[in-house]
Amino acid sequence: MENRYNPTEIESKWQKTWGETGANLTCEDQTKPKFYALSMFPYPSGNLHMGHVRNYVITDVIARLKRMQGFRVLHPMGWDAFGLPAENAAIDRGIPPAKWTYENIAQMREQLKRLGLSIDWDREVATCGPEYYKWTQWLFLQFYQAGLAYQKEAAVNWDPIDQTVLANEQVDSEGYSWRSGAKVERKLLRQWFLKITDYAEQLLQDLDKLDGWPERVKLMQANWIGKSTGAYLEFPIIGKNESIGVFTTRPDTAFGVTYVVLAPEHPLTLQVTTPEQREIVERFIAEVASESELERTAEDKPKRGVKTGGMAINPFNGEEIPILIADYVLYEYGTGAVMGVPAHDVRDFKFAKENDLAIKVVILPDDADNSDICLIDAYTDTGTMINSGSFNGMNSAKGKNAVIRMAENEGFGKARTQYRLRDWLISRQRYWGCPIPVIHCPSCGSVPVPDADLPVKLPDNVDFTGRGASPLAQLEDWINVLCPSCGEPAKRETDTMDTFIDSSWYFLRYTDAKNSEQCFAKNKVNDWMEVDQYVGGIEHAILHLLYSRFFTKVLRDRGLVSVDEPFKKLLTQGMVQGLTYKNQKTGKYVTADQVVAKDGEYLERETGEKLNCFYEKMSKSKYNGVDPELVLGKYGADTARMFILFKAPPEKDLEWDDADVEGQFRFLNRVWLLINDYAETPPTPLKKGGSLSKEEKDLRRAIHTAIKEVSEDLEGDYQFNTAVSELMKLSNALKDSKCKNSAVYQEGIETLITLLAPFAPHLAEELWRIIGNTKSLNQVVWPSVDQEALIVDEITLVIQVMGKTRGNIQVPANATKEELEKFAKESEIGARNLTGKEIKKVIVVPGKLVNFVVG
RNA sequence: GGGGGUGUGGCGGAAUGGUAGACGCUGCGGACUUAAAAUCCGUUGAGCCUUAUAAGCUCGUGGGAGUUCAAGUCUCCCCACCCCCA
Repeated sequence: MENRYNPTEIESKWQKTWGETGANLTCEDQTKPKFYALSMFPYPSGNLHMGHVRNYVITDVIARLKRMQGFRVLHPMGWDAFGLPAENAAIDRGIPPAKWTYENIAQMREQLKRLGLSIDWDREVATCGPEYYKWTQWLFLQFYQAGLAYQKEAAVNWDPIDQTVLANEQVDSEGYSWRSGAKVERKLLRQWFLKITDYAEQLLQDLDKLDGWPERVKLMQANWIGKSTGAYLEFPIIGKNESIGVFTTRPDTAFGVTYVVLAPEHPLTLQVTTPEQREIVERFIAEVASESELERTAEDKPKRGVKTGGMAINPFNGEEIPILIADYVLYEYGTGAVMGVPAHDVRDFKFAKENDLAIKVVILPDDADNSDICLIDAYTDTGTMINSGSFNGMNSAKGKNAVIRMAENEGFGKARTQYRLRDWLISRQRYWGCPIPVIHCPSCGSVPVPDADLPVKLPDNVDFTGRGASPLAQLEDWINVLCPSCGEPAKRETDTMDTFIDSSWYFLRYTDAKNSEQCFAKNKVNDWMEVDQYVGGIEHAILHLLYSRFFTKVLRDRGLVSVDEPFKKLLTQGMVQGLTYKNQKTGKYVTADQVVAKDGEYLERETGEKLNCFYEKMSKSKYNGVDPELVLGKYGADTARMFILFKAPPEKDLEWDDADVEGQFRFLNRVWLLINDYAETPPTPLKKGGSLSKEEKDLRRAIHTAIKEVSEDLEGDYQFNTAVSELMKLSNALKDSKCKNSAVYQEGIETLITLLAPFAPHLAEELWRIIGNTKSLNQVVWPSVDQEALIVDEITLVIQVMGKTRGNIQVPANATKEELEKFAKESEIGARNLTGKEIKKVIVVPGKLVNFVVG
């Protein structure tokens, strides 16, 4: 055959045509229902990887399907373009961050276009563009005006050699700077926060509304918010007119408190420390200051603490208890102090044993008659309260509220709900981010930049050394401005915003991406929102998705949008994994060309050492990546799309396998040949009306079964893998068909092309034209199922004896229960298995089976 | 430690409580070819029975119990791996 399937040619042809005809632009026909299909936008690293491809192909299939189903679809794309790598490129190679970023964007945009994604590029946004970050700044000021943005001292990672602040990812797991190698210190700086804690309860409650989200993502968010109910209790300090406040979820154990622990940074620490203990306490504080939060709270580490010498009173029983400090208590968390109940808390028990503290049992297990058991290990369940004054004998579950009531009456405590969620630290001491639009004036304090002066643009005359303060802090002519309020000399804020801010509202901007007067017009944002289907990686399950929900709620309260939640349905796609080889002895990763297969084992070519062979997330350092460019060049976008969709269900990890890619290419080739054969030898004039032959009926049933199955697989759960297998079945049925001259065959060919369109759009469009159509397949409507066609005359009846399948027979589909039983009993299979046996019971499942229960 | 998830042929994966393994990959056999590639056809869970075919039988969804006429699917216990939070 001359005309071979040539994906390169076909794909570039249709991509060009679709671009010219505006096929991918957003339809604004208000008579159609809307559908907003969104992929998480990428960081423009410069190279598309397979994870991106999987993400965008999934969203594209959905967008294309919805268009065919008569929706007007918004399917945009953009760039999460601020961030550290651009700044690193500037430091390492002297390329300005903006240049580096925009070049990467240009390259990745071309790569994306080659995938045949039906993206409306007219709505492209880049968060690093002034026309975008102007509105990021404006939105920040909305938060500021609402009292949701404030400044506070907070710890940063400080590199003492380079004299610079480091991001968490610039500190290795041992706590050393990636660049200078110095041990990173914690240093307090005045920084900006967003008050997400004000929305903690709503963010938690509204998870219930998100029916279209995976349960585990909702669970992760709920855990992250971490609501706990309990009590706030105060322990008076002996000799001082002050108390130590703690939060506890176990007020029922209050009589068992034998000590309290302060965070070393707690302001009360030095106040309660006695002169004898001062030296040891100060040394401990200094030690703890150099530890990261992770190191301090690690479970496997012994809990270190020192006595301050100060004493407090347990207000419940009047006992005097020591005050300690310990590294595992964090000042930023809760009240910065905890009460110790070693008898009934695992961590307190360990801590008390290690630090020689008293253990007092106040809860007795229901099945124990003495309290000895509790001294071997902490007893954390409920039980009967003992040693608890008037509460003795009460069940500890009931005791919780009783103890809180007592504390309230006596004035040393109250019921409290606490959240694990902390306010969002958004300050970054970096250049390549959105400048915080605030001016610090000696007399007026922090003054917002007036709307008319936005955006506060990033200056471009900047030196990048990687040393010293943020590049912005070194630009005198940029920093020094006049106060917008009093007109006196003042200084700009030099911190930029966390890039998670940029990505917390981009989905709103897409609805009105070119608006230079507003961040988005109300009618447009409310027309398109909420996002009907959001697709992205599970790694964003907590932060990005939580921040976006927070933004949406704040903007709703400011009257800017009308929705409560941004994303109606969420699909979290699995990782793309590559075949990985690792030397068993050295643990080093090995490139594929260094691998020799021998006797079912894999050996390293040079050393002959054994290799482990397995699948792992694609990454440069593991030499297991597959470059999308190469795959597109060899097989084309349609094959890559089909493979990715077929290989695994979307939410599961996908193992890249070249043989399977090859298999998909073969399938598309078979479809190509099948339809070209059809086009070359058109069917003879078709008879209209009349009844269909058995072959025609069978084929028609196969066609409409395919429509039904593919439609159902794409509805709701998005089972692309089984949808593709249905396409294969239909293709196989057409190939094996005995009635290629029939109108039914023509229906089958057209249906196959139509169903293929969302998956392999270029090939489908080409085939659509080859069979004689002049209009684009984009304008064709998704086929609907003819229920008539699904009706069968005969069914396969399974015959079981005692639940074991003995065979099957063909019977008329409309047979009654009694007839089915009779057919089964009298069949050869029935006769063979039932002779000489007493039939005790017969179960008939119409359309399915007959099961004989015999004695 | 707490919470969640997963476990099915050589592999990826299918299966409203009703024929387990759809669809594909790999492997094997064959056709075409001087030969190969490509393509096409057949076959591919394990085992037993049978000279062989047809047919038939047993076992089989991590392990063990249970509910049911019938369990990959429902219940309980256990094991392994993965993820999140500590």
